[in-house]
Amino acid sequence: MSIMDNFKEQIQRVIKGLYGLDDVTVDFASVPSDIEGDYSTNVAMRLARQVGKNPRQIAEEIIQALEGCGYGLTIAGPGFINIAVSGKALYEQLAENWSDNYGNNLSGVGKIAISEFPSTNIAKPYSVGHLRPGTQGWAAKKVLEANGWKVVTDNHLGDVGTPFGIWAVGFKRSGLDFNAVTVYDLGNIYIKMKADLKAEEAEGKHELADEVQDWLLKLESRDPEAIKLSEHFKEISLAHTHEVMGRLGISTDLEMGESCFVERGKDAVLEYLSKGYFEKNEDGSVICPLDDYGIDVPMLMQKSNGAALYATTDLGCMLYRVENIHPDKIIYAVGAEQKFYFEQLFAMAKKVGIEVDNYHMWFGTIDQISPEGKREKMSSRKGVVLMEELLDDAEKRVRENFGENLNDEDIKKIAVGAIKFSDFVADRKTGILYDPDKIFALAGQSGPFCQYASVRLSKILQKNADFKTVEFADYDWNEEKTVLQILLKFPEVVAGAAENFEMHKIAGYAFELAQELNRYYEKTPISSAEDEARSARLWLIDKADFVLKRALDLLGIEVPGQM
RNA sequence: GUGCCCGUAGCUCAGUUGGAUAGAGCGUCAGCUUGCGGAGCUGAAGGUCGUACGUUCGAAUCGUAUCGGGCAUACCA
Repeated sequence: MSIMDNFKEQIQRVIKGLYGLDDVTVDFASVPSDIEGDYSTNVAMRLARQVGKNPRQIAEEIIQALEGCGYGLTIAGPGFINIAVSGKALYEQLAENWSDNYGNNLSGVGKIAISEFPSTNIAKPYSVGHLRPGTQGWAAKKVLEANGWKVVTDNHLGDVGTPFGIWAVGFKRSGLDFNAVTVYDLGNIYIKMKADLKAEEAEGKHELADEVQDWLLKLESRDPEAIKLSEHFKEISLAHTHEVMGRLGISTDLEMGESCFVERGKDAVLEYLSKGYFEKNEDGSVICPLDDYGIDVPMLMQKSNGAALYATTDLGCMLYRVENIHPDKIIYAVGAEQKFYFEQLFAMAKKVGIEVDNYHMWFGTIDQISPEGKREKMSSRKGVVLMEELLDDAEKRVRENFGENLNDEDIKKIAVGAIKFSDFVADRKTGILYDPDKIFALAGQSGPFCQYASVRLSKILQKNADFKTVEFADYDWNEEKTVLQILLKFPEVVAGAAENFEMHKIAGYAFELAQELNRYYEKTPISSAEDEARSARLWLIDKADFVLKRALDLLGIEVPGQM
């Protein structure tokens, strides 16, 4: 039990004795830097109404009752009780709690989660639009694992439906060489075809649209040329997806695209139709009414022509997962635009009796500043930034700023660290402004800042590797109090982040720790300290290095060897 | 129309069972410089927390209203 847990119980006992109240919540917060004390609790103020006395008087009574508890207690402000803890007590607690798995916990042992990301579309280049699903989905996996879960990751590829027809027609018309066509060609073909189809529709014609449908039928009837094209497009895109994900340092265990679940989904629709969960409309479409779940828009489960759609494959996919992977939780890393869709999907799943905790881990849009100076959502119409361009640009900037003395591997780690950290620094629900100068920031609240602090720690440890540690039982740890307090918080941060996947709390923690360490070794000598202090401080640096690297690792950020 | 998200410093963002003088980073200004690695550190300026009421000893936080922005609202995904 930690010292603060212990103290919390003492306070609760005193409150029961004084006022006869059971199980009063007692929380501790840190104290503003210019006020005496290390931790504080507002319990006296919160009791004021119930007890009918003013907060300072209650604080007074509690402190008197705690006489001799061993902590320095003071009353401040409107009635805060501030607790001063010795640096040595903080050290003892950290030493006691320390292990090779410091920060991890076992709360999720025996549970299985599926993290679905980045769910890229076949035959479209990887754009920054899939940055957030990728980085957040990956971090969700890491965080759950730190909490003891087993996590299966799955790239739910968008590989079904009309787009194939569009590419087939567009490719035929483009005159491009079958063997030389790239994913970028396919991306351009798609954009051009969409525009052409729209123009054609405006003129009231449908020649091109018919041609697209013909290719879809050809594919369904296993026409050799259609199959050859389809497989080739898929091969090209997957190679591209793997390349980009590799550069981002993310990967998935499975790559089960929507096409895997068309049959399973359609069968399920029939089954639930016969069981009365779903209803058939006159036009042949199938819906799932959700009024009982507070949603007045029914979910469309099958098109009027009998074809599958997103809801159909997602249903099939969920059933497949429940039957084969037995997850307790499924996390969908998909943007905020689809919140309503997922509410429907989860309600539908409940209605038909699928038992799994579905979680839509949504995030805000990526915005950009328009030529007119307005902030707006980035869209393909206005020009999407490709992930590879973003990575190339980041690496170029890192190379320019750090000179040529870094190897390629380290440059890549810094570039990816900068990009990822900028995604995690704000709450995922907040929209991100695509501002290259901010994303590639190498100073301040940034990935490279944290990486740099970690590199410095490692260097200090390396330089003192041959130092023979001496006994430091009498060291006072006064200069290390703040660092110790931050290190002691780490397990809570890891546990807290798993609850609602609030990765910005981990990023904030990593930054706070890195900044405090910079301050610490700015003013506190380590290598040149006398033996006892030197031993103690090296012990602390070693622990801090471990925690900082671990925090960054949860975000999928690696620390380079040099900076 | 209805539902959801958002509005905090010049800019980008933190800030929950309601608590101390509302915090960071960037930018600006002023310092530290032969260091255990200065891509760092110290300090300053910068805020009626969209607005108005309400609840409370106490509101950025809770409630009501209102203004402004974004997203969604069954045959796309």
